Amino acid sequence: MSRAIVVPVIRELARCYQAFQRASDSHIRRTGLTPPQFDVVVTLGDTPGMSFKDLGSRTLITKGTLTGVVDRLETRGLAERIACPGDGRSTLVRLTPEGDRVFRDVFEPHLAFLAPAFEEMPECGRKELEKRLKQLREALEKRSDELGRQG
Amino acid sequence: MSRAIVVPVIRELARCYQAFQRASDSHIRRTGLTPPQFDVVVTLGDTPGMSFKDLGSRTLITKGTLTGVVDRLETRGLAERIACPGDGRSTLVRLTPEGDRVFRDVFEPHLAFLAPAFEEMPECGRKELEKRLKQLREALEKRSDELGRQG
DNA sequence: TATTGTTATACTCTATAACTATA
DNA sequence: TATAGTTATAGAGTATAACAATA
Repeated sequence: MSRAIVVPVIRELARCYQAFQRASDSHIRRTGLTPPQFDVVVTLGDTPGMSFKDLGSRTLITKGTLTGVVDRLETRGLAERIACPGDGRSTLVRLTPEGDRVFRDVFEPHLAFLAPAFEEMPECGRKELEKRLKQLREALEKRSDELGRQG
Repeated sequence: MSRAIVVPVIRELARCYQAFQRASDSHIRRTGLTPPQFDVVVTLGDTPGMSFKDLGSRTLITKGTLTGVVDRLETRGLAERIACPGDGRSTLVRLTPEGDRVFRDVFEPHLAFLAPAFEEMPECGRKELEKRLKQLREALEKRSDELGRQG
């Protein structure tokens, strides 16, 4: 009976992630960005930029959608496309100085807002949580691979 | 410096939830349902039905959107609206027998598919993860409340 | 007056597949 | 032939706000 094994953890995982989303949403919206756009800005933050392919695999946004999301960020002057020196097929995306400013203005205060929630847990608890989440993630990724192999 | 406290756990939480989503998605799509529709079906499963208000707060789907999602489930014959006996303003939503069949046909196999990932972790690890996730969620919910109180 | 759900609008995201250009 | 990204299309979700019916 897999139900008793899977459901309690999944429920808490989903509810915890929902709570994180809910606590984050209003902060995110102050930037005028949608959640996918914010996701891209945070993923590009503190990097020299990356290809659409890499950006897509990190954000789980498929390529067709990513074109539109990056278009809108480019329209707002927050991101820019650069030709990839090594491969003419590939395009790099990076934050503009204005995009970097938004990243810094929003991300750190956002973390500071969330911090009290994390400080309620002792450091060893956070380490434990981090370790277990990583363990579960790796196991889940193996399941996805398994599915891919079977069709 | 809140960054060192918040980022590692948030990153693992987000990546773990992404991995869960990715492993779930293809199973979900076999039903022909979108993720929000599946969310509603799972939330209604094994219940006698609930109001739009309750359904919305559990799924984090806002009321205007929920009307449309339930409309589509109703069109497919998976859910139905019932007038609330006690309160004329309220409408209850519940699964039809066909909706219940979809819930049973999809949900249990879905759990069985995910189970091996959870079984890699010892039971005490799952309990620990569950406990820590709940602890973090409750702390995050307090942050949201705090935000609501401040505007 | 406050609450529940619907409607209307405009925008964004999404899946899918055909397409261009490079490799 | 395969890969990276764009374009096109149709459908779905989203925020927001105005609305009707009921409490």
